[in-house]
Amino acid sequence: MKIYNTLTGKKETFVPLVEGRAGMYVCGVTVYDVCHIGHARSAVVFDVVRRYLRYRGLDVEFVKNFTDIDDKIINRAREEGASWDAVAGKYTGKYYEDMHRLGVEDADVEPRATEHIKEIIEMVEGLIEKGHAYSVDGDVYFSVPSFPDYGKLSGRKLEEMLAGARVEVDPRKKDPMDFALWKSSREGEPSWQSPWGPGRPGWHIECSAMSMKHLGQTIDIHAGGADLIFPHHENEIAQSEAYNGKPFVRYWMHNGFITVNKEKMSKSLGNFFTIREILDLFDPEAVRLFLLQTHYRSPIEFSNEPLEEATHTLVRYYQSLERLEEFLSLPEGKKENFPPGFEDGILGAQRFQKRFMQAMDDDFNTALAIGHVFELVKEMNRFLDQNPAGEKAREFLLKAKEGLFEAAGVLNVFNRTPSEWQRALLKIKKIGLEVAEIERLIGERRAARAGKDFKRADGIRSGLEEKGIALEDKKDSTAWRVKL
RNA sequence: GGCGGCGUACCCAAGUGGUUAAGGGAGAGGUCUGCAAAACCUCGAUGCAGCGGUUCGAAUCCGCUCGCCGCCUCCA
Repeated sequence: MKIYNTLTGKKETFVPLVEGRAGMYVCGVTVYDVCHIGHARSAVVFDVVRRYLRYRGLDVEFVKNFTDIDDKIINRAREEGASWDAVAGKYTGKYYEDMHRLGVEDADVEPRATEHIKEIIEMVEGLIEKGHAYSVDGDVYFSVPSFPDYGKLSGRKLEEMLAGARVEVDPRKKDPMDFALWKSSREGEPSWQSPWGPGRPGWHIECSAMSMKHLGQTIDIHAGGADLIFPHHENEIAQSEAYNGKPFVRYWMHNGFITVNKEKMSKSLGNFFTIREILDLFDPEAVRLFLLQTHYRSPIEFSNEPLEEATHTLVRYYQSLERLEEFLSLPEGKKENFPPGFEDGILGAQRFQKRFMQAMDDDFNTALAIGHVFELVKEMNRFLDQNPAGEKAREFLLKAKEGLFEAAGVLNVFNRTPSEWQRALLKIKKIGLEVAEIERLIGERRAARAGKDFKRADGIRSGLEEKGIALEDKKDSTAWRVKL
């Protein structure tokens, strides 16, 4: 398995620190507002990475933090007239709601910064002792020049960065690049007791302290959005390696951005879409498919159109799945008919599983993996067109379906039943009809058709059509589906 | 200014040295059907921003040009 490592800029074979296990830390969110689709991308992408590592037999310890104290939370609390912890609690709850709808699994450990004040203080004290940090008036700064490797992740040199220092430099810093490990609190701000007086942790230190506590001094994978490379992850490396004298992370993974009109989606530009407003219009599975149809390191341009396309894609998928299940549920026929030429295709000999793994082994190429899913779907349809029958054909398709569902479990897409999908569509398209009502009308129409009363049958059909339900007559049944 | 990335069919998108350049959406033809619709099947880039070079061979490596974007500041 190969993983693109930001640290080296290359795809590298993944060799875990301890055979058969993988420790993975993902930078979560700062809980001061609801999440947007960019947060969803990061969460979904690394959810798939985690699932795939597990699928490949690794025992994965997956840690994702919540930053529950920071300037933005304090400001938000002021705006909402609430306490900081009420704000953090509220948006943590909303995070879970959104992520659960998107099929993102909870992490094994979900540490909060404020639950690790003791560990953070210990680490800051250690850094001061080792001469990598210093305190000034209740603040503590990390001394960047004390860590010669600084810049190795983001690929820049200290001298180059000094020229780009655009922000006014705090005169109490010994070096403009130094960053805060501990911030003193003003009157009325949330604070914790420390050797330097009341204060709160700086942003970067929490990840170092929590990663070390829950996964050890050196971890296999550390992941997050590409905007965290500098300074956040660069600073984490400096703190952790200065403190432990050991490599902090073996593989750094970063996902690409969501863009709107080619520009990065961000709070400050105001061009962001929240997960909940998107899920009001589109099914979560379509959103997840949309996110996974592009490689995780490439940018994704956001708009409604590709989400509509992804919905169409799922319609096609579930229609084919329904067809497969109809065949499998038929009583076994006496005669055998195994259409020729299919054994060598992607349906046979676990070929699909192999291709799926090849794609995922190559730096989690979900886009290619999804392509293989549709190669399988297409060939399955072609196979079914040949009117197969008998035990051999049945076994053949069952195997293919097994492979499909293994992949579906990793992507957490394609693994509902066709009728679950239809009901979900009914809901998302806000069709004001119950399934039972639709089925009753289909029954009426069937009777009309049997009596050759096509006028009445067509009337029922067009009535349903106006409400957004299309009818499809099959050999000896009528199916309904939500019009798109 | 420094560093990095991207440009593949009408749209989205995989592919980064070697069989016919995946897959999805849209479109066209066909099958099915009481008529439909949907679905299914088939078709689709002799070419991968442009120009030059390396090579037996390049979308894939190198150079230049054009266009777009990101990071250097909180940010998934």
